[in-house]
Amino acid sequence: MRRATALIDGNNFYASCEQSIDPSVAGRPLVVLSNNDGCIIARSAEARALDIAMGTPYFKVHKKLESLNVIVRSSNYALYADMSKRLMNILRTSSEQLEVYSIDEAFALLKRPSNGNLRPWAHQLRAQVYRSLGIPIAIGIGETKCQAKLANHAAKSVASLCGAFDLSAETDKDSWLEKVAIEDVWGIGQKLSKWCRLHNINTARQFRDMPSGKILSKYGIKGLRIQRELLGYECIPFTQKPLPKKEMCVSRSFCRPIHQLSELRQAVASHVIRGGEKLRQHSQVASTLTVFARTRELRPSSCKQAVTTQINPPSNDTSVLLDAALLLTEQIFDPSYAFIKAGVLMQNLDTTKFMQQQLFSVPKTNERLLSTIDELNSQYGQNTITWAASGLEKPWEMRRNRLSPAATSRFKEIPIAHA
DNA sequence: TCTGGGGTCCTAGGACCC
DNA sequence: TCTGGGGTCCTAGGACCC
Repeated sequence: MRRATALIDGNNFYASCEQSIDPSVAGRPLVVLSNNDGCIIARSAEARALDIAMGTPYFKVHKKLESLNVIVRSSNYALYADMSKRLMNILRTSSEQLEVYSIDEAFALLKRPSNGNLRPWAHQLRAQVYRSLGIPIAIGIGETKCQAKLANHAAKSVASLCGAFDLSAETDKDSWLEKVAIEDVWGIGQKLSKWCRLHNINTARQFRDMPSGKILSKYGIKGLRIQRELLGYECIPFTQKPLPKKEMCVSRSFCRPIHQLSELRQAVASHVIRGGEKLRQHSQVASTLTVFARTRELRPSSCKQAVTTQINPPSNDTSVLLDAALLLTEQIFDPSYAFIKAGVLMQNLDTTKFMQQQLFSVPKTNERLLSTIDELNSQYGQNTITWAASGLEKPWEMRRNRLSPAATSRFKEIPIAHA
């Protein structure tokens, strides 16, 4: 039995989520902004048609959007994460194995039916997801992940394919690869695609057929893998269970520059609290903690932009992490500068299962307290219960002026339908 | 007069992804 | 006035070891 790899993703995922929970904006041009309402990170199909570019700073196009009657939303990660969970659950039941690759996409391992035709499966799955979540998806099928990515690209950009495309079933693969610009090949970014263009390599097919030695010397093993994958040899393995993380980071820009230590402490504390939560979710502990902060003005190199400390024994206990982080915050603060962003970085992560036990010290971690806090927050929404160090008002917190309700994950915010 | 070869580990920085 | 946030992998170079 031949196997196939599919790449399935949500079309304009964030924008589609917003349209799915609010019928009044369905079918209308809509954009979603990044954190702090900074720039455009998702556009509905209708907004794309209006030629609104991805990544544009909001303040630059805000007038234009208004005049074009475009709906604008702040990013609502509580909503997107919940929709993602639902999407992945459906995909899991429709594939042999599933690798969740990002919030809106997953690779699926499939058995090819005896007649080789996976199209009915793909169209049935698209219909099912749309019926359940109101979100359109695209499905690309190939022999390797790279091929599945390319097929997915075609499924989205060629209207007659209706959102699903099986590259392996094509007799003339070359003509499809020829249509894919080098910039659109998975793993080839700005730098490499520029180099390729300079060497007259303009399409996926040309990249696949170029001398591998040239790729190896320019881009190393990573480039070679892409080429082999395009040829149909699996080089990027399918991994069902994500490897444990090596580091985690929580950082945010402020809605306005900060001048006071008390505010910087609150911000760092908020990030540490979220960081601890993430560590516990993944059953990991950190042994290195870094606090970093960016100032509006450039600081001389003698000023520290980041300070690091060791957590010994490694921990995911918020109280332990907070103690360490707040000390570091004092070291990084300087009243003569305005701070515009702060964050915490947790590194040298370890799985709690393999944690070294301390011989002489009694562990301070109060696991029951922490898991109760986590449970309450997961059930009633983030920060239902938290540490006072993060502050109550948080006047520095990022802008989210156009936030939609947490319609699928908070009882209070469930949409109400009027008859 | 002359100064090896091979290895590991760590870190910083680059490139890429979503 | 105003331009996001969170990751991974790879490579090169330095420090160190025998």
